[in-house]
Amino acid sequence: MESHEDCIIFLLSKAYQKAHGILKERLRPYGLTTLQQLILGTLSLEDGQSAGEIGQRLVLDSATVSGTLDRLADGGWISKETDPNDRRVVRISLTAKAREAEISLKQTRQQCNAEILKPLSLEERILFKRLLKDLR
Amino acid sequence: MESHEDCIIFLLSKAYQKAHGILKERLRPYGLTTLQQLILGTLSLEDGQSAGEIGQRLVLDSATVSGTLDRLADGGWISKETDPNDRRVVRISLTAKAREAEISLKQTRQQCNAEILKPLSLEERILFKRLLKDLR
DNA sequence: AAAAAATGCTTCGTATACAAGATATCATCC
DNA sequence: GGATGATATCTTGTATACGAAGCATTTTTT
Repeated sequence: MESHEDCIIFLLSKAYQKAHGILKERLRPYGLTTLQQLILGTLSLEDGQSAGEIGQRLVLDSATVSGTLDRLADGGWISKETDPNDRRVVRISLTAKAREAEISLKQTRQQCNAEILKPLSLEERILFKRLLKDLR
Repeated sequence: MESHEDCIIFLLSKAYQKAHGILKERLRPYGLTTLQQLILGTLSLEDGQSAGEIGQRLVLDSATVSGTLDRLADGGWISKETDPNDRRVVRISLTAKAREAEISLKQTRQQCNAEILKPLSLEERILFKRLLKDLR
């Protein structure tokens, strides 16, 4: 006993690693990383968010957001524009390319969720999500 | 509906982020990162493991292990030695410095586990760990 | 014994993640 | 209206994390 198997941080990191790996694999055809896909998903719900709003919603550091937005812009998924009312703010919009992939990406997300949760029963899934949220 | 809150990968990453942050903070006085501490913990159970064995036990890529062992050696926590029977293998041993911190580090680990799981009841904790393992 | 395959580790490239600091812009106060 | 502080973003440095390529060594094949 007293191994890393008892360590909740270890268990969480490995569970995340596994889930992340599954999505990563399915995103390969798109040339998107999981974080990039997550940001596109948020913009899909509300276009024109600022970099700061995105970071706040997804609980991401500003440095992480900044770099990821750069790569999304390089890939032609988003466009950046400074807000005319507050020139400190950068507003992010989806490009036509991102709009076209929107539905397909959403399906991919849902399929991954289903695959990851497959080992759990329906009740366990609901409980599991609640416990994960309760940690916060 | 249909936000990132429903995404199991998102929930896992944020739960991990939180747990990781708590341990990271408590390890600051030691100058150790969470992964470095995890490796020291494994070596504490069995000294002289090879780099490959450590990676296998902790489910880590060989590249990740390699870099982390370098930093642990730089910090004077471990020593590396090539196995005389198989010169491809690098065997890792704890230094006196690591031995001295052993008990204190173990306590830190346990305190963090307790703090992270504080929001959950006793039954929930056991169930939560089981569900995390079941995902694998 | 020579060739081929497998193994253990390192190196390189890219993408998170966060701390800390720099920069530009806005708001407020006197 | 200019100084001060707050805000939004970006930059830099370090540490995971993994794929892929490379190197040395060992094992297997022929």
